[in-house]
Amino acid sequence: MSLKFGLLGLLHYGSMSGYELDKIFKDSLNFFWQANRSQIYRELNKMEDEGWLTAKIVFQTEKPNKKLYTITDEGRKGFEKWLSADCIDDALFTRNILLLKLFFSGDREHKDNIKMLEKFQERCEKELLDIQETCRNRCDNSKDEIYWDITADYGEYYYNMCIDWARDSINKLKKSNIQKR
Amino acid sequence: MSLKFGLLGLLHYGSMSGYELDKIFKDSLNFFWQANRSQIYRELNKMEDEGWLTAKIVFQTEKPNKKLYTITDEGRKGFEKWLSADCIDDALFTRNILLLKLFFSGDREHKDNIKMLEKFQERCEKELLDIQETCRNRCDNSKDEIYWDITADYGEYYYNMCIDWARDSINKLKKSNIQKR
DNA sequence: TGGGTCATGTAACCTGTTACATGATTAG
DNA sequence: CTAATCATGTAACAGGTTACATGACCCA
Repeated sequence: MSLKFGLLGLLHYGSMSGYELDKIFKDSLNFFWQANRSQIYRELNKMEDEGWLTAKIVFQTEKPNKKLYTITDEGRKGFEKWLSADCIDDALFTRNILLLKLFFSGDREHKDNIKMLEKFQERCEKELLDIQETCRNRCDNSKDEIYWDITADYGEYYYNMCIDWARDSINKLKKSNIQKR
Repeated sequence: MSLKFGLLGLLHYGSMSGYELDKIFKDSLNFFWQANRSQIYRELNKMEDEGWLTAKIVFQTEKPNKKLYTITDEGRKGFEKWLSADCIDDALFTRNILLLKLFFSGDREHKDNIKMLEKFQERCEKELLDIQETCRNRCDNSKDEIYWDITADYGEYYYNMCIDWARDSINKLKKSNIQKR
């Protein structure tokens, strides 16, 4: 349901084709929402049917023709309704495959699980740098900026938390190894 | 793909019906993995077809009959293979509807967005208490305990992080309100 | 005596992922 | 010259959600 609104939000900035939407989506929203092209095209078709978007075919010579989508008034209305709707319950549901595995890892050797956690920690450190370097450059001084900032903050808080947790968990496991001797 | 292994993991502890699995799932894994009954039944049927589970119908008088599932050697093998497979890439993908909304909230009034964040913060505080009270009681002194503990830790770290982030974001927004005058 | 919950499940639908198709252009 | 990438999309399948079905028992 939310992909739809992610697309509408981007089309708010200007008319785009599915392909262009896909790229911008990956550049700006990918940290907290992922979508692939097929899904984007399907949603666009659906929204066109519903009258939330209008499409205009743009003929191109060097590239395949493209369908340029524009948001309608109805689309804008729907988008704003979504924005102001309550979403706290949905916001709390997340799936975390690493935790799922760890929960069932009692029969595996501590050292293998420690390795997994170390790998996770390293990866989070890398992602943290990534956010700090790339997301912080999208300064445009508009009313949007403070909100983009807040979402980037979340990324930093999140990865820092993951790094702390991984480090502390590794230590817990190592300590319990020593006690077993 | 992972629900399958969540179910196998639980069936590791003993044979169960779909209904029982659903309840245990909700009690133990729900924080980091959600599934609903229909999906559970479908996965169970599929795994039976694949030979990862065997089923035995148990006749009951006061309740509807149930299908009791037991994990096979093949199921165990598949489960262990999954456990040791790398999952770091998957672990980093999460969808967060609150961030998606905030990203597009520049046109809304600050005070409405602040309200949303306050609501989120309160909810996280409640969830945090919940984890501290319920998850910490599942002490069984087995080799599994330390891993259950680590997953509960994650919950605490996570909600604490969310609370910090919400508080700081609210302050950021309030400060920028003052500057606008 | 009517609505909730226990206990079991199925069917239909919506969302997300993977694989494929096409034709041009660029890099090695 | 071959492989990757750009630029557009479609089709098929797998995973997740919502709604419904059934019959007992319990509570007010």
